Formats: sequence, C-alpha cells, structure tokens
Amino acid sequence: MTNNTQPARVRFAPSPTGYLHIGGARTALYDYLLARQTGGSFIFRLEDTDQKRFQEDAEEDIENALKWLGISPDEGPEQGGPHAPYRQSLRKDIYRAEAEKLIRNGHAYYCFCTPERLEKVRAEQQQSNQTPHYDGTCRKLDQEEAARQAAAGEPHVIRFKAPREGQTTGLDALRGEITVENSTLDDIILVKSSGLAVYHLAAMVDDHLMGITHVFRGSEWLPTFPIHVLIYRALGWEEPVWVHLSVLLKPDGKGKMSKRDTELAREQGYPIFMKDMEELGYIPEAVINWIALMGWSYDDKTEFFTLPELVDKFSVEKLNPSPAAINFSKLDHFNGLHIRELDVEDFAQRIRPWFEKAGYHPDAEKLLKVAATLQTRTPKLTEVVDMGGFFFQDEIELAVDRIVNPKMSAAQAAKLMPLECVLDRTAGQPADL
RNA sequence: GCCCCCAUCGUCUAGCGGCCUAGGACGUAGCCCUCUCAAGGCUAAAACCGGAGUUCGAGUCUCCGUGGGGGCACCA
Repeated sequence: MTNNTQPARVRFAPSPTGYLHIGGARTALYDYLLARQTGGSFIFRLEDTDQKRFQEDAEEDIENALKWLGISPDEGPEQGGPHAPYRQSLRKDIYRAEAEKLIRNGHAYYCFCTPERLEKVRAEQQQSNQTPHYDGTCRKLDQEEAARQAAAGEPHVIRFKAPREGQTTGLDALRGEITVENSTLDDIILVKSSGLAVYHLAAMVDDHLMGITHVFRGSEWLPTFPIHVLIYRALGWEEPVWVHLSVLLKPDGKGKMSKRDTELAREQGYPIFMKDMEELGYIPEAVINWIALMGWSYDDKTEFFTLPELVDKFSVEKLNPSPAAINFSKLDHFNGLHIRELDVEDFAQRIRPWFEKAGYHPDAEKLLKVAATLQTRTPKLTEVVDMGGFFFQDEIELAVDRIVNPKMSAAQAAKLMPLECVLDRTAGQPADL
C-alpha cells in the first residue's frame, strides 16, 4: 500500500482562511516527507472556493511558514507547475464539467430548492430529532427539463445523488475499512448557486487531475469520507491512498484548540501559529522534530530527528490514529537539543539579530565566544540577551548575591570578586573577553 | 438526536498472542559531576478504562459498556 518505490504525488491543500498552525504544518510536513522519500512531488494547492471566509494575508503567511520550516512545495500558485492553476477559484469550469458528467451518468442532479425552504426543512427535522438531511425534492425532477431551466438562468445548485440502500466502504490507511449505511448519507451540494464547486467536488477533481497518490488530511473529513469515495467511483477514477490524520488536542487533552486556547497559549509564550515560532525563540529544526512526533513515531527509543532523517525514516504505517495533546514543554526540550546540535558559528549567526535588536553590535569574534558559552544554556533564543547581554556592555552592575553562592565561604567568595575572573569562569574562555 | 473515529504512565508514545515483573521521551523528584547557572550521567514515582468472550496463553483478537474526540452548511 505504501510501497515507497513509486514516486508519490502528495498535496497540501489549505483554505486561505487563517494562518498556518501546528496541525496544518504537521500535515504539510508529512506530505513533504513522503514526497521526498519516494522521489515524488509535493504540491501546494489553495482551496479558496469560499469567498466569505477568505483572509487576505493567509496565503502569503502559509507560503512563508513552509519556507521557514524548510519544506517548500514543488508545485503551487507561487512556483507554478504542469497542473496550473493551483488555486481553486480559478478552476470553476473544470469542476462544472465534472459535475455535469455526474448528472449525465445519473450520479448528480439539478436542485432548485431555495435556501429558505432548506432551512425550514432542516429546522423541522431537528425538531423531530431526525438527522438533518436534504429531503430529496428535486431528486426526482426530469433532468432534461431541469437542464433547460438551469441553462435559462434559473438559480440552482447541483447535488450528489447518494445511494439510499446498502453500505459504502472506504479504506483508510490507518484505520482500515470504514463502513457506513447509505441511508445515513446526504445528497450534498457539489456546485453552489454561485457556480463554484464546494470542497467535496473540487478537492476530488483536483486530486485526480493532479495525479495525487496519497491524501493526508485531518480526521474531521472522516464523516464525509464515504461520500468522497462515492464521488471517485461515480467518476470512474482510481482512488488515492487515504490517510486521515488524528486531531491535535489542547495541552490538557480536553478538546480541540479553540481560538481562546490559542490566545492563551500565546500569552504564555507558546506558539500555535508558525509565524510566531521565530519570534518566540524557536528554531525550525526543533519545530519540525516536535511536530513530526505528534502522531508519528519511529521506534521505542529514537526521538531526535533532522529533516533529512525524517525523510529517510518516515512511514505511513507508524502514524497513530488516536488524537494527540499538544505538549509545549517538549517543544522547549527539542529546541534546546537542536540548538546544542548547531555549529557554534551557525548558532552565533542565529543569536546575532537578537542582540542587535537589543541595541548591541557585537563583533564576530566576540560573538562567537559568547555563543559558545550560551549554547548549552539556551532553551529559546528569546533568552539570549537576558543571559548574555552584559558581555557587550562597557559597564555592568552586578548584585553581589547574583554571583556569590550563599553556600560559599567568605574566602571562596573573595576569590571570585575580580570581575574578569567571573567572566572567565562563566565563559570557559580566556579572560580577555 | 443521528453518524463516524479513538482508548497504554499527567503528556507524547513502543507494543502488531507468549520476548511485558509493560520499554522510551517530556515533565516531576533525588543523586553524581561542579566555584554558579546550564549541559551531561544515574535513579525514583508514574499506565494497559470496565465487563464478557476467543485462546494453553490477551496490553495485543471479538462483542458490549463507559469515556474522549470529530461530524451532521450553497465552510473547508
């Protein structure tokens, strides 16, 4: 199933409705890993079929975040590719054509019901404790006549004609077969009255046309998974490998991250959005390592991974279907580990901007020495100035109790008094700092 | 209300019938190293949701229950 000899074509397809968060980044990471591992392609597609929820700066944010993480796509709106455009709002006609194909082969139909009527029906159903479903009014319409009406400009949508009897089974790579009674399925809308396709159609069409071999997506798609499988089959297409990733839970394990939780975390210095990572002192190597391990593992002892190592070791089989709570203290841990793994020169370059922002202008040689002493004690880059800023000051004020251990004898303390000596020992470097 | 998914230490997890007196990591506590803070090393406390089966044998398979999560839009 996940025979890695075939080059995989994998896509990350977010909707530009917000900034890239931990969950999205994880999906993108797994996409990237499988693509690289198999010598395939990592495709970035924008699912912007909903004009209402569109957020202006989201696309740029996502692209920048992927870049920062070091997992830029091979094909996408920015870099182009053989299947352009990679923006669904520009592919309206493609979806329309497939929807009409479905109507012709009896798997879809025109529907002229008004939103008002649908709302009423739904309310009634909820009232009587029924599952809200389309009542099928237009399902029995003569489609020749309906097509004429639609062509004449009558407001309409196109609905999928879900089977009413039997069961539908889809195959998820992590959970095996997922079966539902067709009687629980709804005739979902494929094409909105605006003429634009909805996710359920657009994503399937694009995945097929773009030659996607593996679909990694959140488990919130599990309920509509059978419908998607049905659409593929109705169109006569070969299905990709479906991988529904577990959801990420709040640190306490109780529920998904809400907007409020996101803000709360941020207040405590913990990032949910990739755009905050750098500012909060995290390095991409650590973020990648941390994220990779939320729902994936390699063996019973190895946890430290670089991106290339992940490319080598990643496997769909080791993905975990159960929800995972976000563990920020582990992020800090990985940040420290990866910081210590850096060459001193590299580390020095990364902390330079922090000192400069604080008004210091260290020369390269001195910075390198400071970097060496700071490297083993830096969990986050944010703390670097607090810890080492004094190295670059002409005069420093030191409270005696800050440098003298209360447990020391007076004689010992006296020996420490000359400042050069303190710096010397702190730095483990020559005293000419 | 209906549908779907999930279930091992507080958290992330290993475990794919005997290797489990359940292993690792984070966090926590203690010790060692040490002129400080770190880093590093060692140690400790800490888990198979419950009940029926299947089997010579179940954390591992089946069913039921319970708990948690997700979904039921002209949003994705």
